[in-house]
Amino acid sequence: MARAATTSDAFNAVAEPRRRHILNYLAMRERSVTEIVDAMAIEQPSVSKHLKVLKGVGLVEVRREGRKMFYTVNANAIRPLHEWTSTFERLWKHQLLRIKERAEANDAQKP
Amino acid sequence: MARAATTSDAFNAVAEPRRRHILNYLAMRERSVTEIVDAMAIEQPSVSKHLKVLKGVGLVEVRREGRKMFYTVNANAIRPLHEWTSTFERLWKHQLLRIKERAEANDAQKP
DNA sequence: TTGACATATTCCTATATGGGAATATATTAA
DNA sequence: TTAATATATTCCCATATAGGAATATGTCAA
Repeated sequence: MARAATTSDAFNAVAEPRRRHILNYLAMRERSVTEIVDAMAIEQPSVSKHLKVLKGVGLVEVRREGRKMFYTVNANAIRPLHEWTSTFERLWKHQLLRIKERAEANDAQKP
Repeated sequence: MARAATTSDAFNAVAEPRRRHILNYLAMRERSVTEIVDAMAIEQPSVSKHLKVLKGVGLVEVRREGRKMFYTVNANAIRPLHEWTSTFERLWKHQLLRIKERAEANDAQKP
């Protein structure tokens, strides 16, 4: 079996850094394809392809206005990723605490 | 150009659902490869390959004990994903608020 | 040393990219 | 209608899978 399709879910879709950049850019506000192309250093066909992937997993939504297409982030589609990573928050906080404790123990030893 | 390697960063590594399952399982505590194989419904060679990818991006660490290898999550490597998704938190909260407001406005109209 | 156990690696293959180039489609303006 | 603008799609190709099967490596026990 090959790797899962980029359109299979949000996890696969945001694995591509350019798609994350596009989402970051759209986080400010709605943007047309041309604006995205100008902001990133990517060719227009590539941008359209990335937008298609993002749309496929519901990470963006589109609105037409004349010949322009305006894309917006659908933040809700990012929540599953946020929630999955949150399950490890307790762990890294605990790990940081242990590192801090070790550092303080060292400081106490050699004044 | 092809898709970025699964070992290029944590984003690509966790795009694969079985690797997320492994990380979830390791979140409880350290586990040997055999324990992981028994817990998931995956063949041992596949598990070893997934662990290699996870190790490649620093998402897990290994410790040998006799012929067993014990893997642990390195939660810190998940933080970049958490932080990236957090930049959209404001957006989905805002979107939820608007949905709620609309619902309340509807309720007020038809008693 | 030999065998058993635990884990990793290699080889194979179908599949899905992402970029570049060229082209198609849609919409507005003249 | 025709030209121009805005966006999407298609074709081509090098590359990287993920799983299955077989095998290799490493470690302990007898």
